[in-house]
Amino acid sequence: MDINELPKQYDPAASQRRWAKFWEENHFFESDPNPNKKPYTIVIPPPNVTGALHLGHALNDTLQDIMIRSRRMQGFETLWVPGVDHAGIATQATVEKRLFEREKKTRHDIGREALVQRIWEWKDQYQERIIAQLKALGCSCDWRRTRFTLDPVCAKAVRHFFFKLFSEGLIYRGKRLVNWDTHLQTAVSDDEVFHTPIDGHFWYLHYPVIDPKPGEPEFVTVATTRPETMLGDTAVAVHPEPAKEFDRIEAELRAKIAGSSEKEAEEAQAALDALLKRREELLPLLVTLAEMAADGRQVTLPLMNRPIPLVRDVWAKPELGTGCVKITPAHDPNDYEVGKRQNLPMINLLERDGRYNANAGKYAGLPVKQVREKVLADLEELGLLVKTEDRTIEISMSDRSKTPIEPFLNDQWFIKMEHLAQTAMDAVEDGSVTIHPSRYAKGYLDWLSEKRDWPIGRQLWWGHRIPIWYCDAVEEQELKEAFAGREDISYRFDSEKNQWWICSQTEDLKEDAVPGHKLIREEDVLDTWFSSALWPHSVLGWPDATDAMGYYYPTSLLITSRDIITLWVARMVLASYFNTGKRPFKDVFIHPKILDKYGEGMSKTKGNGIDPVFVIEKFGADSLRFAIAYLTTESQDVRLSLDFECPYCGATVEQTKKNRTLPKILCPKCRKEFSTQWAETDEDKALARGPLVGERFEVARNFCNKLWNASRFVMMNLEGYQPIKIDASQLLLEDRWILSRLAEVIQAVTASLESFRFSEAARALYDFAWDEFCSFYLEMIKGRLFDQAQKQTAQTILVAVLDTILRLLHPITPFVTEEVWQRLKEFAPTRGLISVKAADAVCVAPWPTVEEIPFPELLDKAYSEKIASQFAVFQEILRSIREARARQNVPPKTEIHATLRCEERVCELLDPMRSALVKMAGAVIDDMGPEVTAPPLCATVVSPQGEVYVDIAGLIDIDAEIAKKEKEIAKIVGFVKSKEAKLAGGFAEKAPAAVVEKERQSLEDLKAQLASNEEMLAKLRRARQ
RNA sequence: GGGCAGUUAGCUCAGUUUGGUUAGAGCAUCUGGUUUACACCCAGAAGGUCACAGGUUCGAGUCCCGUACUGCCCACCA
Repeated sequence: MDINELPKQYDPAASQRRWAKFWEENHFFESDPNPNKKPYTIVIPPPNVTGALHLGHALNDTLQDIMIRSRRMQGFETLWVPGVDHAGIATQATVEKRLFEREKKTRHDIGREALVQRIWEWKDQYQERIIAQLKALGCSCDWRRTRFTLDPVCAKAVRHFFFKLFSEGLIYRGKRLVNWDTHLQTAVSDDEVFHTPIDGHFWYLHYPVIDPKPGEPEFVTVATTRPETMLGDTAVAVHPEPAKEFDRIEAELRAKIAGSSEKEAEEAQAALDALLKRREELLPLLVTLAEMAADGRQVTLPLMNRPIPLVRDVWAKPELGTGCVKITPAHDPNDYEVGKRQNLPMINLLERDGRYNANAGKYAGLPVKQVREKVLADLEELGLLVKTEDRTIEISMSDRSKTPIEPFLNDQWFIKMEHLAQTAMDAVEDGSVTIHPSRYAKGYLDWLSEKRDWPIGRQLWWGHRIPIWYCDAVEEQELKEAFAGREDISYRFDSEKNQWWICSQTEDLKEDAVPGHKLIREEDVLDTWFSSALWPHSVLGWPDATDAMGYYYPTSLLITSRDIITLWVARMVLASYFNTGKRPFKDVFIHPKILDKYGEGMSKTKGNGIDPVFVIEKFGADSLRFAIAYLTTESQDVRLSLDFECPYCGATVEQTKKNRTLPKILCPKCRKEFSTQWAETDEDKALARGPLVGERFEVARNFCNKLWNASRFVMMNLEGYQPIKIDASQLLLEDRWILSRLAEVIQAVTASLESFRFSEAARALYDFAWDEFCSFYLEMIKGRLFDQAQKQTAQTILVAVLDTILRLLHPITPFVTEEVWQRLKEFAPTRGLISVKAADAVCVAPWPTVEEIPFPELLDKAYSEKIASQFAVFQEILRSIREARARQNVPPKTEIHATLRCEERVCELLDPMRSALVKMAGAVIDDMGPEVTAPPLCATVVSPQGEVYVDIAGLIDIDAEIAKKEKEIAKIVGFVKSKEAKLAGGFAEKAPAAVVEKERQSLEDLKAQLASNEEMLAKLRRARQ
């Protein structure tokens, strides 16, 4: 191959095709247990099959791939298990919505089987697309092991987990208030409920006290925003100790007034005044009511004419409403809790279609809205509606149907969390599982410490069905006989419904499994997180004792986003301990979120989710990956500003909240339409697509291109390459410098990745490759490459350094590095091994096998610091000359002459580097040394390293030079003053001696620089006259 | 209401763990460049009271207290 045919611009698309194929064909990412290696395992957080991946996923997956690839290169047996999640609610909702949009049918129209069938089709389509996206990103997963959460292996794990929980008595059935969508007749999750303020009312109702005694009120007044629910009231609550409660709130407010800002204190004061007034007016009544409640007294529930008790409960806040609160356990979450505490009956008023049922008496059959009107009218007539206030209230609306949500009491399966939650807390507290960054551990622990039981049923058709069968009117003996000897069957009696629950571990039970009885299977499916909780061990084959479980489990690392720490991470930990007795993973890294230019998170509904494939098409996968790594810091979310680029005229079209969801956009400049990622119709798709552009991707692409060209340069200069052994004595300063810097970078990058500081790793590599390797080393070595006598040394070092850079970068930018590395291998089948252990051991020696070549070892810190400071002298002088040139507008081709006043040690350093100064600054150094004096007219730069006099008498712009000097002097004077002041104060006495000495020295240097500058300025002024 | 972040150059962000020379980068801007690796480039310049107010300290972007604003999470709203 002719190296000169390589294009000047790196072509990511060709590389991606070539190497993705190469990797796959060579099975590089496939992993099997290997006793000779240590395992390193990651399971992917399975993306929902709801839709395609967006940049948030790309971030998650890129970070995992960086870890996996770097561990693989370090010699671990690495396994990254890919897969997707069935995402019950979200996926079913998506498919249902589409079904309705396209065919105007609901799920009830087509039935369970047909709907599930359609969801499977959807899943197949998106799983394929997601896997393709992951591959496009360069993810090095073992694709043979791709899993879906409804796969048979996962289903088996789910059944075993459930069975174990059931057998140990950790599963029970209870009641739970769900968000009922009366329009869709389904429960919806909290996430699918949104709150909206409406103009509502606050109605005050009188409930007559039964047989009031002297001094007691005739009525108890309650206030409500939902009067119709009074039909289901089973108590009225009053605070057990209203006086104490008032005291407590008063104390709180007083503390607040004392300890906060003026504005807040004012508000608190107003609240306190109101409270005190209220206390005066209301306390006697509340005390009386509390006593009546303690006495077991009752009130009559109007309209229903039912006696209901007065109860004492802390839920009744003396400072709110009337101080008394009506309790409707079946239709309000808080009242439900009160009902449980107080052992109250729970009267369900609602039918699934949103009408009131027989429990509502004469209001049965009416929808909620009409019940309210009628109830209010009837109460009014009875004189029991005493007051109506206008009030803005928040109501819950279903996101899917945009109709009001009714809280609805439903049967629900739960897992007891007391013990399970504790195991998950212990794991993090004792360090078995470490969460990074550590601040996220708090939320995890707080959430688990509530130990709230986990409701695991969902009223859906898409998911793992709960493996419970009901059997009515059966004797225990019959069950014993039917399931004799069956260890995979467990049953329990439910006294509430007077039926048996039968749980089966593996097979589905037939209707007639118990002779003479009909088994009915539970309709509900399990919460998606139930199967997700098992993901790490289920994908490796649990409950079977597979080789994979034995070798890869527990896994090494989980990388995920912060919003599912509780829902997912915590549950994986507790499920893993419960099922396997082991932690699921050692480390958890919580990554930042990708935000758009408005600081909003990316989501499907907002339409700001960008398909990574579109970025890859424009910039290449490596650019996307590098940009992501570069931006992934510990504390910041990643803000990515993207805009459209018109495919016709190249104009940038700003992405706005308005146009970001459009299938096509009109370019304001050339007035032509282009399509976007949302294009669906054939007509839209036929338009040229406007790529998304963003500064961060451009930076990353430029970096990839820089690397490409630096590599191209190296390869273009490998004629006659034959690595030789070079020992320390043959190395020049720049060689020692680049080698020691390289060793430092290896250390820094390795350490950064160990602690998940991706940005740090990417920055270290970017800066090193661009600023040090390209801008300095490549420029400096050019002369030697063209000199036959020095060529081999130069080539040996160059190849060794480039090879190491490529390998360091490979986890982040796998395609371009593979592309270059494979080519480099052709030119340089043998590499030099760099050893930089210590000053006298710095050498480069041939190493026979390219594949096995290790990273250079770390070197002595003091040595590398010395080299760095020596090289800095050169850099400073070079910069000074360039600055003088630029200031004086000397044309680049004009060679200049300069002299240099500096100490002997600086001369020694610089003497061998004269040619570099010619090459890099176009400057010939005529003389250097401590005694050198400035020519009569010159451009000068003074630095701590020495004074550079650029002899340009013929070209000099005296005014520019004077202006520069004046500015320089003003700056130095400022520093000198501040340092003198510092040294005159307490600093000299109290600061450590070394620091003081450093300051003194620095002051001396500044003074000397000042003197030189002033002298030069004077000279210039004389010259002008 | 509770919790967690963030606020540094026109823009997007590093730097805060462990206080110590003149606070860094990229983009944008300005000046000059087709030096055969790279114009997706090279050289140079300009640009910052480190949100505000206090405190600790010889010394604060960095530590402590408070305020404001922004974002996220959790809880709740008869």
